[in-house]
Amino acid sequence: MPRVAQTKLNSKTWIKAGFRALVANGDAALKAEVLARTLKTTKGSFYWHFKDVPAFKREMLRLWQEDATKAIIHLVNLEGGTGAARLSMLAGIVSSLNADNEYGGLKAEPAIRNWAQNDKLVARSLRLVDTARIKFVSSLFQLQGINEVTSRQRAEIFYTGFVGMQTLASTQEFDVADGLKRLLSILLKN
Amino acid sequence: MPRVAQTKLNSKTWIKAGFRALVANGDAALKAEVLARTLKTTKGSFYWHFKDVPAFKREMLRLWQEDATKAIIHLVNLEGGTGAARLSMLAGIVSSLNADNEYGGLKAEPAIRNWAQNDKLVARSLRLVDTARIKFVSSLFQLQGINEVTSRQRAEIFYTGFVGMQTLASTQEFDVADGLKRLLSILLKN
DNA sequence: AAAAGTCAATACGCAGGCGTATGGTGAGGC
DNA sequence: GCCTCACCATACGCCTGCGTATTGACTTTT
Repeated sequence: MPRVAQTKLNSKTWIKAGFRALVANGDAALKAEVLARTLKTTKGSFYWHFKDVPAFKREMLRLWQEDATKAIIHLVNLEGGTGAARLSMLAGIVSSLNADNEYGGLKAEPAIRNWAQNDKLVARSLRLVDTARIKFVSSLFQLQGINEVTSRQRAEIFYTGFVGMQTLASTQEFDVADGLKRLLSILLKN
Repeated sequence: MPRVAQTKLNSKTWIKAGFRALVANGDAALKAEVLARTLKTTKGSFYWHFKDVPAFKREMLRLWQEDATKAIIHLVNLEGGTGAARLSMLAGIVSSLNADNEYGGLKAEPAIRNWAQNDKLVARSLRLVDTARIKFVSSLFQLQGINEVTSRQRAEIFYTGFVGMQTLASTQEFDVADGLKRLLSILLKN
């Protein structure tokens, strides 16, 4: 039986608030009392759901990593076509994915990258995600008939371009989708 | 008459310690008492040289921005040649510039980019620096005979690639110079 | 209905950072 | 030889965040 309103919180509520805070104010905003204020409640609830702040952060990270990995798998399953077709699809999709899903979505990535600078665990997760994505992009270039070494190199260029564009877009006007499409067309010109 | 050793500190000493802390531990480490500890002194000195912590940060930022701009001008003056020659020189130089000059040098850039996420003023400075650099790179493409619009687009790709590579290099192995050279050769293939 | 379980509110002690105020020290100027 | 001034040390009160403990309220179990 659904409740009239959200009377009781659960750990997910806190996690989501965590991502919102992370995106808005960086990892320095990941504090029990601050989050409690935004949820119009008190720390009592926080410490019920989580052992302590580090545990809360670990949980956020775990969910994000899972999500970021799942997103890749999903992209693998986008309806087939040549490597080129899939790549351009990817370029188009990627920026519109900025919509915030459960856990921040792509919009959270710059913030996560920031966070990684101050936290080894985050850095580790991010590294795994980046590596997996580059590998995936590389496989698409190979599907296009490009040899393995070259594919890998182009995937790195594509992905670092993506990261850079994403970064610039966070401090100034920048059309990521547009930039990615241009970059891709250059990378596919044989 | 030169002192035997650095008995007294000056504001520059604090600023440099600030950049070291920023690079090592992010902007959260920019605290008077923490810095004092690393300099084996006390807050008394800090508050003598700076009105308060925000003023200290503003000063750091001012110096960085000046330095980052000066670095561009310096690059303009590297011995001439075609646009292509200058660009490849730039690609090579840029990563070796990671040497820490007065105020952190390029090594500080990821940390500054982080910082910008949490501070509007920093974001503003960074935006100016980024814009100026893209403009400069664009001018080099034009020197190569490429039209203005295309030059601008390629400059954006080149620079965002640079930023992305710089970012990835901070959490995993990545050869920025190598990547930039590859990217450049693709961008110059007509 | 009573008991047990789930979640939140309140109050506490602790730590660390901020900024101030006030006093101390050592190196030139006089 | 002392005075001044630039600079640093110490001590204080404040605020914010951490984590705990205790109590209270609402829910489910029995």
